Amino acid sequence: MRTSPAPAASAADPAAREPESQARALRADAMAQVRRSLIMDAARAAFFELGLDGVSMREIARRAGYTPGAIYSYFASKEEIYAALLGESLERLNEHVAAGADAGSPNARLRSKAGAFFEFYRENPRDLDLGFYLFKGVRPMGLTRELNAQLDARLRAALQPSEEALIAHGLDAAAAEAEVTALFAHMVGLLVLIHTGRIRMFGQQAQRLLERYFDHLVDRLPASARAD
Amino acid sequence: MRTSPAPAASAADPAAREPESQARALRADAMAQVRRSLIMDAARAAFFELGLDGVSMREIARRAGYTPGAIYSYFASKEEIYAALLGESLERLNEHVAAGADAGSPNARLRSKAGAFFEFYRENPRDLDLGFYLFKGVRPMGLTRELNAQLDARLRAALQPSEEALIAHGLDAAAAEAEVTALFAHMVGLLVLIHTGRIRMFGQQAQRLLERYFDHLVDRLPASARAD
Amino acid sequence: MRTSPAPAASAADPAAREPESQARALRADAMAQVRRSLIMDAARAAFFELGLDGVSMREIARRAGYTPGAIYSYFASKEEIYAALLGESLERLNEHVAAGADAGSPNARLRSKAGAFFEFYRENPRDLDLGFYLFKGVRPMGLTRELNAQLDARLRAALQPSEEALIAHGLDAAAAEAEVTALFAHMVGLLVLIHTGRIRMFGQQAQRLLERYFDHLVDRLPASARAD
Amino acid sequence: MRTSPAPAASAADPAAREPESQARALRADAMAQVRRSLIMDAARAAFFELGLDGVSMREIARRAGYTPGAIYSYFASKEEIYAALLGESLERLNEHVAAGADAGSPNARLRSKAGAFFEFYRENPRDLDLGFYLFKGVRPMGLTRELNAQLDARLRAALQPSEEALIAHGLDAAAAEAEVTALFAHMVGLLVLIHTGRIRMFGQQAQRLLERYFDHLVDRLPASARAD
DNA sequence: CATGAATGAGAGTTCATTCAT
DNA sequence: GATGAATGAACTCTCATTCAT
Repeated sequence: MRTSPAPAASAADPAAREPESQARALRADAMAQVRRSLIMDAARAAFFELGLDGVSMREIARRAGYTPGAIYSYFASKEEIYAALLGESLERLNEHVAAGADAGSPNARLRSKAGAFFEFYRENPRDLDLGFYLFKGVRPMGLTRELNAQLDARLRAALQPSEEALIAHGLDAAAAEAEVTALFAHMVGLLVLIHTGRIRMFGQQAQRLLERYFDHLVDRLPASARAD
Repeated sequence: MRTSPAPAASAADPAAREPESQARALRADAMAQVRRSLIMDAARAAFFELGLDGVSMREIARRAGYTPGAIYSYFASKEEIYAALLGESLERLNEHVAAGADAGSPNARLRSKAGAFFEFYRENPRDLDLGFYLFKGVRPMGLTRELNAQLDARLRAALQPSEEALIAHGLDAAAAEAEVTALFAHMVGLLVLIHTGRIRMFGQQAQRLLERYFDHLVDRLPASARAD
Repeated sequence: MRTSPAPAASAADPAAREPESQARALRADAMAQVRRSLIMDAARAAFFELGLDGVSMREIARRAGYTPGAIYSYFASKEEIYAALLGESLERLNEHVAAGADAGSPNARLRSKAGAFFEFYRENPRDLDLGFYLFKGVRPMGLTRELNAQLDARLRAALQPSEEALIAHGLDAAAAEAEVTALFAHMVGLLVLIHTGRIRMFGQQAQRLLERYFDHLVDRLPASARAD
Repeated sequence: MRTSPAPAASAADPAAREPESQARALRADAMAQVRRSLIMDAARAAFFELGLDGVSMREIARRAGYTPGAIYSYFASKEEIYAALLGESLERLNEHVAAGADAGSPNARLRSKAGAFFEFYRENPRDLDLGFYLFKGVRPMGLTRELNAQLDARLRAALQPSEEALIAHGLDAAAAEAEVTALFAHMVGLLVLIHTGRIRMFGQQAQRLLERYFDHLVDRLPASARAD
């Protein structure tokens, strides 16, 4: 996650240094990490309260107990803060998915794991905004390539359990990949409808629609595994 | 145009005004409409190039060959321009859907109509942005209630042919409503994945995924109508 | 009152013209006067509702059923409209004073005439604003000298009855002049305190203070006339 | 100054901070105060030259040698600048009143203290404008309630010596309150006449009128104290 | 590391006024 | 005389960012 001005290991010679100054550097690094976290806490709170557009560096700094300039010791730009927030959001997503019931039939596991994914974003619209914001435009240069790959990986990881459940259901790798992508798309679509208030337009409930999707999905899975 | 609320009726003559001045008024109105369109063209171009956040009234005015203040003779606010753009975008969407093959089996019609919907937004990502922007955020007051309802209606209209195809397929009204909502959600999800570049992540192609969705959908429709 | 572009008698040769065109010109002039009045009605209404700062030419034009540009056929500037409004306000003031009880002792007349003056501005704070606005700053060139003298005269006229009552009381011209000036100042001061809400600050009521002022004033008038 | 709400206490050390950083903070605060003053100087100068309506943030910034945005580090809004100017104006008023002769009979004291009040505003018309502007209009929310009360108090304070002189003259509290209000009103009225150029209209001099007012006032005070 | 100060660009919007038609 | 269109300058205020200290 840690991106630019944040000192990971001060760049050079990792080991060979006087142990004394090494210890000092480590402690400094640790403290920097802590402070970085505090800023992110402030940013997250501000963002959850005010939305992406409502947040300003001033506001983040204020909440973190810093002056605006100080933030730039930890993050190179506002976008970088957002990127960090997204990374952390994906972490929470993965934790939520991991907390979903593991045992049971592949069918049950699919529902619990994908359901957890869905639930996370249903309950935390701001996290969805964050994802959209950064995964898409990001004006000037966008995220660095590596960071982008990292975020991709975390997102994929959150869908991994669902994919595995599909494989356990008897699908081969390629079919499971296609199916999980479709599932992902379906959930994203439902989430967007929820958060833009457009689901009401159809007089439907997102949760029921998702259940129906699961039902149909399972219906077309190999018969052998369907007996759950 | 939007300045004096009524022509003040000059002096008296209640009904039969001189046809001359009537014609002049009509021509003036028409020209105002044209200018409004030119501003919208400028706004659309600016928006397609710079994205919603990148557009400023100044930029729109510049492109339209106006001073900033002049724009306000045609649109009361930036949001109103966006609303007009969205309205017009939905019109194009409806036209595109209408242009989709009408004849054939309900199955074929479903694919052509829903396919046209999908295609429109696949080919015009900015229109999708526009829809999201206005359908969601629209700060405190945003659009008037009527306008909002109008936009809703235009969106629904674009899905109407798909819904009718489902009914022709043998679904009752309620089932068709649920099914079209699910379809809409699925398409929205796929579109978001496309435009955020996340579909690649799964090594899938949106078009194929949509086809699959159609296949599965048709599989679960009443048998009687499936013989297409 | 009539100031700049308003055509009083079209500038030149008043009499010697073909009687036909003369009649036409007179009618045109009369209509212009009427329209001028309609605009002033609109301006007054707008100004009473929105205050001096809240009024715009657009608003006046809108209420008058005109486009902004049309106003400039009748008034050379916004300030000129204000000047006209003030002139007319002073006219209403004089009427109100004239309507005050005429008969009775000099003492009673003083109270009724000066009281009417006070009442007018107490009940119509906007007229007071108008007076202050124009009698003072008036940015660029201010009113023309003649107009200013005219307004002065109308204001003096509204105080004339009070001055006459003082003379009837036995004061000589110079003393009456001084006394009426003091009275005027006192009333203006009270009015300002009322309208800025500062009279409350002292827990006093303006009306009672004015009565007191009258009482003390009469106390120091020549004994011979005091027996009222 | 107005940026971070609290120094965030760096890390721990609850009470005894390093005196060094404390000193630095103090100096910074002092310098901020100085800069605030410089901005107020610029604002006052601009306002005295151009009048309240003629002043813009840009103009103030320009005169203070700042960019417009910088001003907002010191004042949250234009109104806040005005409020500060008024506060400071009232301070000068009080100083001027305080500088008026203190000793002597109640009569002499009344004349010197109220005279100082009058003189201040006679010599500084813009301060009168300032008072009118803020004490009245102050659009929707305007000043906070406390600030308003504060300004009220400062104004009252400037009249306090006059009120005390009246009490020393033998008036009871209620009578003194009424009398000082009337005096205040009278002075305000005279000041308005002076500054709108309307005193000339009557061929009178404000100073003489005020003297006369004092004479009459003293005439009606309790006899016991009149022997001065 | 953090501050405090400031920049500079820009945001949306308003308005009196002008002028060809 | 009136319109409709447009100008141009101004407005207050916000923000991410920079940088000397």
